[in-house]
Amino acid sequence: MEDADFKKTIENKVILHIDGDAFFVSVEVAKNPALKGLPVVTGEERGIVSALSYEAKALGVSRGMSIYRVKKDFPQVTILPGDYKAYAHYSEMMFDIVRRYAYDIEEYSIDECFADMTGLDRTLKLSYRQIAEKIKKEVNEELGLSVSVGLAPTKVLAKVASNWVKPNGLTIIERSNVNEFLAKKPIEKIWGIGPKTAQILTKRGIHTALDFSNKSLEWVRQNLSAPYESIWRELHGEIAIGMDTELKTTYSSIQKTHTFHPATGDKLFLWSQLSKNIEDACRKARRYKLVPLKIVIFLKDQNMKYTKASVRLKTPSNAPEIILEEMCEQFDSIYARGTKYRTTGVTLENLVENYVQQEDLFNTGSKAKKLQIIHQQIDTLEDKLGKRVVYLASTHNALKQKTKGTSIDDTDQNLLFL
DNA sequence: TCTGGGGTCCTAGGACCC
DNA sequence: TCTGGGGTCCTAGGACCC
Repeated sequence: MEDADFKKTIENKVILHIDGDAFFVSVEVAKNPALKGLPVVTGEERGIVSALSYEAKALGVSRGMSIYRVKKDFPQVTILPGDYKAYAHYSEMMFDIVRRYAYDIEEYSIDECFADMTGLDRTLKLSYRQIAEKIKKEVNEELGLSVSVGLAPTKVLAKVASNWVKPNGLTIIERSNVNEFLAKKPIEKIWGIGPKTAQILTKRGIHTALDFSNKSLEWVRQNLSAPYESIWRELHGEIAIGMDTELKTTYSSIQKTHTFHPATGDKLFLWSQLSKNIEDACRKARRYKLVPLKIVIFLKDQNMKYTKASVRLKTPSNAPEIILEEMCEQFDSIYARGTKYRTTGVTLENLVENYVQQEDLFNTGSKAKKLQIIHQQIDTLEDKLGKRVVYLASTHNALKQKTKGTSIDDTDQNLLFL
């Protein structure tokens, strides 16, 4: 084995991973303790279950199930709309509790974070287990949330640990007993191994994480791509996936999509859905002061088949009017008469920081500038009112659909014709 | 659980250049 | 004009995550 040099690079780190149990629903229970112990789901506004309490799960409700079906088959379930502001707030409070103990924290998603705990046992004069217990207890008592915690030498192993006992678990994986855990862990449950790779590995006789870990590094390099080498190393206790402690203040892409039932071939309808996607994506781009250099639009048909088209902008812009104009032709090129589509979407790519266009005083530039000023004003107005007030005329159809059955006079007044 | 919405990263292959 | 070797940049698409 030429693994000697790799062993040398092993650092004795202790990584904590904390994972909220049924996070969205737990926050709802924290907000309204009367819901405790009841079957509860969120996702009413989307029409599908996004999160569910353990009680709802026990009844047979599952993620992604339609709200309609929940109402019909499980009338005892409480159905709530998502309250993302509250989730983000509780999330921050949870991370702040971890920050009382650790400096290096990666806010991985709204309900999960990693923390580098190395050396804190000495500083705090407590065992790692005691520190983890304290964090858990504080989240529990102060926020009313239950969390599962894992401690291990690497991020991948910490994920295995936090998942080992759920809900409300605390699991520690030490170098000496890593393999006992891996032997009982199906390979497809490892962070970073998705269905495709799991299938490939299973065909090669690899069923557990230990089977994978027992392969040589050579074998992994020859048969899989780079990210899997990192996973392999992490399973061996070597840090290969660093902590990303930067707080998220920017994006490298922004996507907005919408799926509707039933699928439709109505071109005008599809264009207005796309128009709304583009407006919403641009709004987000403006909020983060970003401008895309490239735009991708796509349609998904009944059979989940994607068709897409992209354009590189001559003048980078986050004004929907400009993008709409550019994408009009592209839409024509991907739309096939007779095909029924279920999803429209747009991705703003190659985002760069909004720079002031000083040199460009030609037509396109100055029009872009005017639009930018108009949008700034609308954005400010909407921030104040806390809702969407103005939409482009091309988006009108998409909105009309939503207000069907009620008066649409209201939306008619807020159209912006350009 | 046949599929909602929002992201990131990696790789193969073509275009272009010397 | 042809052949060969080598490098860079960009794009499309795949795979994965919550």
